[in-house]
Amino acid sequence: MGRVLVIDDDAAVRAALGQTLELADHSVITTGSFVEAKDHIAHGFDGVILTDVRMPGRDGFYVLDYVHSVDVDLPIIILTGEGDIPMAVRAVGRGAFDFLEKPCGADTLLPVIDRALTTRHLVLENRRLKEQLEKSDPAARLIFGDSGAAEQLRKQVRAAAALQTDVLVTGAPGTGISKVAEVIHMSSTFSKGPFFKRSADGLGREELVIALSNCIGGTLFLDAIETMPPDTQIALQDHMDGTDPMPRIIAGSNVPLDQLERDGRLMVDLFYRVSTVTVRIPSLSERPEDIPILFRHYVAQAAEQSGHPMPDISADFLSDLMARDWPGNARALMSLAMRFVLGVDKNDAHSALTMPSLAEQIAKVEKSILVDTLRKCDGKVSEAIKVLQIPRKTFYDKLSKYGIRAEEYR
Amino acid sequence: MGRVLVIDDDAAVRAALGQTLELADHSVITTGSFVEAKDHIAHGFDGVILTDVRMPGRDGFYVLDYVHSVDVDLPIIILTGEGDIPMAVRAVGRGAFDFLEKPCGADTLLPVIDRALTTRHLVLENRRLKEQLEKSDPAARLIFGDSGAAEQLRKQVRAAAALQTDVLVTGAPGTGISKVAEVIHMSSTFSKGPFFKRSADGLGREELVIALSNCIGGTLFLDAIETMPPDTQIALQDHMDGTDPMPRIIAGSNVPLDQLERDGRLMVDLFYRVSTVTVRIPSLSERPEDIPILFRHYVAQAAEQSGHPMPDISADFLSDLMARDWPGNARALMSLAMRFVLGVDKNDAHSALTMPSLAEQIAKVEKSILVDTLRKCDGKVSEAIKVLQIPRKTFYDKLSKYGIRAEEYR
DNA sequence: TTCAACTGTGCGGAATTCCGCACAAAAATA
DNA sequence: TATTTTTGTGCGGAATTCCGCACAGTTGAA
Repeated sequence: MGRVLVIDDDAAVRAALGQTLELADHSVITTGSFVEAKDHIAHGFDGVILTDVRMPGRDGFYVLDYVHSVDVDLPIIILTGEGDIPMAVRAVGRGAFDFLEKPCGADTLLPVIDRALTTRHLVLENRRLKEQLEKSDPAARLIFGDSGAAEQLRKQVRAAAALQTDVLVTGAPGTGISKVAEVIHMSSTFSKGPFFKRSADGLGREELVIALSNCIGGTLFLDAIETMPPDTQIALQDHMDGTDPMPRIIAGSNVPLDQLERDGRLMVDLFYRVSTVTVRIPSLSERPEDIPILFRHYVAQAAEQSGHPMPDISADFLSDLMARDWPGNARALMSLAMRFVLGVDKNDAHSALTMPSLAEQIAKVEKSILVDTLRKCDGKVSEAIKVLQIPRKTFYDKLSKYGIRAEEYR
Repeated sequence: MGRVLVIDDDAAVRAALGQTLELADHSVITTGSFVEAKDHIAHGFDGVILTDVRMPGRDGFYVLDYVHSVDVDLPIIILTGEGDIPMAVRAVGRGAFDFLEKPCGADTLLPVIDRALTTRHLVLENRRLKEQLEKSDPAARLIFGDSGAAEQLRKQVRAAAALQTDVLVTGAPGTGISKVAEVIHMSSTFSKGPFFKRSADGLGREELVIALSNCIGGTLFLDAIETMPPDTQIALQDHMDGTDPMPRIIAGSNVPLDQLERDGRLMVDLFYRVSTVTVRIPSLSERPEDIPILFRHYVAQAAEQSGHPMPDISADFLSDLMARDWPGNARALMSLAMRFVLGVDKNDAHSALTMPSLAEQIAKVEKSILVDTLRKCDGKVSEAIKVLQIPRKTFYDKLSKYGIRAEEYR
């Protein structure tokens, strides 16, 4: 029914408690000390802990503190001596779920255990549900990184998505402003409409109007918003003030928020309009611990794109990446990942004399394949041509070309 | 911090409890009787109930039973007389969250209230999370495929869900009629009620009546509707014509709509009744491009179910799946996915299907050689053709064949 | 600025490969 | 022993690849 970890140095007490709990269909683990119990205690432990408070060595309070360092929500029921109310109060104040006085019968023990188990199951279910929700969550799927900064970014993105307001996304060059804008779009109710991306630089009034009308019900992302021509800025404000249907506006800028306000290129009114909600993308320098995750992701991507096998990435290499400076942020990491996969190593240059020709290389490979296939098919041509998906005549033509005789493989 | 509804006929006790709770920053509602308290008690009540057990009129047990009829998870703490342990035990056995003995001070009252509130918050949060998960469009989450046919199906499902009418779902065997019916249910206002699934084959009148009464406010799904015995069909029509509350009826059939009408097994009147709205599930043959998505999904599912690691699925293999015939539709794909994960029947799955043809292998090698050479030559074609010992035109022909552009390597 | 080298490609003929067909022989199976 | 299946190959038309040529444009060096 539920799992209970019992910690008590008194063997008789352990036995009695164990029996009572097992008779109530609980799964019981009894241990004589913290040392013995420690290995059972993990984050997400699917049960509760019942521990004596007075024990030699590590007492109940130690257990309490330790357990909550592992999993802050894990319920711990403290066993105290009869009438030791001050001790019980201290324990509960310290985070114990409840307390019981020794000796205690089933009548008082079981309800407490049940309440604790119920709470535990609710906590674990709560965690699973949250995880499941996040999995169906574009921010979780598309914004990589385990750092606090990455998690903070995901939270900002979810908050921005949940609102109906316009959004300003800022970040250093290469941090992926455009991509974050798209994730906000995907996570929002606007995702039913289109996502339209335009650079604000040089954008004319008419182009703006066209863009706005093209994504009613969706999102218009305007990159480098501070480079938008002044008359287009005015036009945009007019549309925002107007009663015509409007898409959601997401503005992007490499200029930090505080500088953007003082910059002068972006009109103050428009600035306040689009920065109702802001999302700031951290630079890689703020979250170096995300570099390995990002790099692995880009390498996998590059390998898939180029048809290369996924190369191994040594821990030393990743450490060096973490230690390096990345002014180009994620984009620079992406470029490096591509070069890494393609095996850029200029010292490997070949002269024409040593390198076999293309035809020679191809012939060699083809011959190998034919021979391998014959071998695997025990010289049975009917089988071999099925495997290679090639007509019998063509197959024999090729064997002839390389001087291969199928009967030699029977 | 949390809401507490206090029920006690003794004004002095109410005042004392109220004060203690308010000093602990709880939001307190004090009432002198069940009658007074009743209007505060609703499903989803954001708090807990603290009630005396001995009260004139409706006692604590009545409150307990009533409250749990409204919201089974609402924690109730029972106040008993000093030393009235048997009463307390009865109360907890009856579903009370905990009990307290009168008089009780803050030291004992507050921890119990805190535990109860914590539990309550977890329950309510879990409910919200579940609702949120379910609200994120069941049709999108549960009907897989990117093809136009899949999108069309989702649209039909959403439309069917939005209406209050009965629905007929048709599709070839293995297309997942039952599942689509459930998605319609989940997406509709009927989702607050139960979803009940019955095969119409051999369904008696009495069984029908029981099924109907079991899901008032919900959905009754009747599979293979054309196999329903005639007298049961008549009974169903009677119920549909009647004034008794009815669930939504979703009928399922493997017989295409036009044939179903002419089939003769389904009475014409009933046919028209259930086919107010129809949803037709396309066969896999109509949407081969969804096969890879579906297969990957089933493989992931099978891997999770069987505790196996997620195996790689080659593009070639998926292409072959797309090219194949699937009389068994999604169910057949599901079966193959399981066998694929378990490594069963690898001969079927791997010899002819997964093995690339000779031409494919050769092409892949040739492409790699071209790309490697370009890279090593920094995109300098003159150099590359020297290395490969091949005429420029031939080289460009091959680049064209593989969609390679030399300038990308400079 | 001028010139040389390099790049990229359409055209079209030559060369090569693909591959079905038909036939005969060998091997395997009933 | 009879029959079926598999093997091996020449013929010849179709399909594809090879590749020189000529031309225009780009890039780099002087």
